[in-house]
Amino acid sequence: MKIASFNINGIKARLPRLKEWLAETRPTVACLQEIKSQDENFPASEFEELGYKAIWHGQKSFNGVAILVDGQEPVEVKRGLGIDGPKEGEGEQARYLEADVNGVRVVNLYLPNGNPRPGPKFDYKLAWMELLRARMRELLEQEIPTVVVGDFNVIPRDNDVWSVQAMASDALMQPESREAYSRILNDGWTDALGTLNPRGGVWTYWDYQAGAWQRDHGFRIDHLLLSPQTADRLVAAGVDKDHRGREKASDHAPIWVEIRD
DNA sequence: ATGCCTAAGCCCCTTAGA
Repeated sequence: MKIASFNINGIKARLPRLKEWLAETRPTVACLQEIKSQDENFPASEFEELGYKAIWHGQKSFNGVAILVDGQEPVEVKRGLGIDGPKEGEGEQARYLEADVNGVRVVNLYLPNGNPRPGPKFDYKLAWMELLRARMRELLEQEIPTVVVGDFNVIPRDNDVWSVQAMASDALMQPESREAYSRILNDGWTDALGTLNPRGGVWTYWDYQAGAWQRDHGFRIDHLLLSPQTADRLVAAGVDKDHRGREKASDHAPIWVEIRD
C-alpha cells in the first residue's frame, strides 16, 4: 500500500490541484494537512467521485487534517492529543487524526510551527511534541504496524535545508525542536525519507517568496515515520516534487511511502 | 532590518504561515 502526506495549504484553493494529484498518483491513503476549512465545508463528494472515502477534523481559517482512503472507509481511532492552543481560551487546534486502514494504523499530524521564538508558540510546539511522543510510544508498545505522517515543522539535519545560515534562528531547526524529534525517532521509529537519503538535499517545502522554488531554496519538514513492523515492509519513499512547480500549487510537495502488503 | 508570497475571513486590510 502507498501512504501519502500532503500539506495542501487550503482545501478550497487547492481542490483542482489536489484532485489532479490523487488521479495521477492514486495513493491508497492520502493524509492532508492545513485544509483550513470547517467541517461542514469539507468537499467529501469531490473525493467520492474519485473513489476515496474520508474522515476529517476541520477548523475555521487555519490548521485542519483529513485522511482519504481509496475504496474504503477509514476507521477513526483518535482525534486530537488533548492540548489547548497557545492563545487564551481558544481550545484545541485541529492537528491530529488517527485511523486504521487494512491493518495499518495511520497517524496524520500537523505539528505547530513554533515561530516566533522564544514565546508561547514555541513553548506550545515543544509541549505538543512531548504529547505526540507519549502517544507514539503507546503505539510502539502495542506493536501495531503504524505509519506516522505529516507536516512536522522540524528540519532534522543540517543537510535537510538549502541554507543553515538562512534558517538558523527559525523554530524549525532550533536544537530544542531537533532534540524533541530525535527523542521520538530514538524510541524506535524510522524516518523513511531521511534514511533513504542520508546525504540530504531532499526538500518537501519551498517558500512562495523570494523565488525560493526557482532557486531550489527548500527544506525537509514533512516526514514519514515507520514503526518497526512497517519499516520491515518498506519498499520505497519519495517526493512528488513536480507538483510544487504547477500553477496554484501548495508551498509543500506531496510525499509518499510504499510498504509491502 | 524588512519584504519577498499566499490563503482565509474580520474580505481591500489583518492574521498566519514557515
